[in-house]
Amino acid sequence: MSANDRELYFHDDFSFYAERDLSLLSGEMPSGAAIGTLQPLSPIMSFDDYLRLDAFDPGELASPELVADGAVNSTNNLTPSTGFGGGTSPASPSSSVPSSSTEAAGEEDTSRGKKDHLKQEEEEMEKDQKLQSKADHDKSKKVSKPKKRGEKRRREPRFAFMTKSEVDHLEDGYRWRKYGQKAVKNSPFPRSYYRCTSPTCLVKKTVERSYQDPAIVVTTYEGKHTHHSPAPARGSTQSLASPPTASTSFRHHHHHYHLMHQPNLHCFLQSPFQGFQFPDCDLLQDTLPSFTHKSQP
DNA sequence: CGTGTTTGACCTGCGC
DNA sequence: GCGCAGGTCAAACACG
Repeated sequence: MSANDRELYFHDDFSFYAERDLSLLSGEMPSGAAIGTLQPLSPIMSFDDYLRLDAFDPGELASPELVADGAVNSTNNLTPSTGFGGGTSPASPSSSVPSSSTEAAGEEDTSRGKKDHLKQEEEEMEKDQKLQSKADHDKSKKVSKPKKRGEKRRREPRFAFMTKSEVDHLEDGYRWRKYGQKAVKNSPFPRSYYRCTSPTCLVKKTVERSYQDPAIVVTTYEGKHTHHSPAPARGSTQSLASPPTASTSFRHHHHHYHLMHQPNLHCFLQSPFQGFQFPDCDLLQDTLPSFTHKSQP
């Protein structure tokens, strides 16, 4: 198995891509693929943690080695009540990956990692400037150059996970607005681009199907939600206390699409979507270990 | 009417 | 510099 597989947390129906190489999904990923900035996913951080600003620190992300080695131990601490990590600090303090996970990704990818690191910084800077310029003069539109010459883009930390589903856009409790769709090279399936509808939230995600297994939906998140509660549905005043139909929707989808082969798949999903309520997840303890480290050596 | 989707054009980054 | 591919914009459209 390749080095990339170390960083893949895989279950038959639900997988996390914890690092930077999604080449498994679409064959040979072009070198310029932005997917290269995917961050490693600590096995004891929840999905929601990754989406929320206050709980997310890219610098605290476990290195791939730690992820691989620590997965077994960390999952032992999981309980259904605390969810998938419960937002606690991930991994061990020895996780000395200062800023970019790509640096810890391994020597064989050094140049690529550095490039991604740069790119990430650049795109974050650009994003900030974009926001400012947009607020200052919205008329600048896309034609304007929000970033100064010589300054490079910075990309938010990203991570992806795979879900076997017949629906492309999976409910995750947040509200998304689709802003684009593109055909992807080496894949017959288009990639859809979504943005969180919360005005202050810059989180984006892309959804695409694996061309190798069309049943698998690959969702890539970028950025952190700046709000705890999902964006309210239109005309409603939903709050954290009464979340939207996230769990309902999920369960709906699962019952209709996912549970065909995996009766307790929703428990796997409940782990990363820790903020949501899945009433019948008593199997979580039993299922989590297999979820967290079915990575190939 | 407000919100979300579709879709073609455009921008950006990167490799050659 | 050019071409390609990914990413984004925004007008038009659909829908409740």
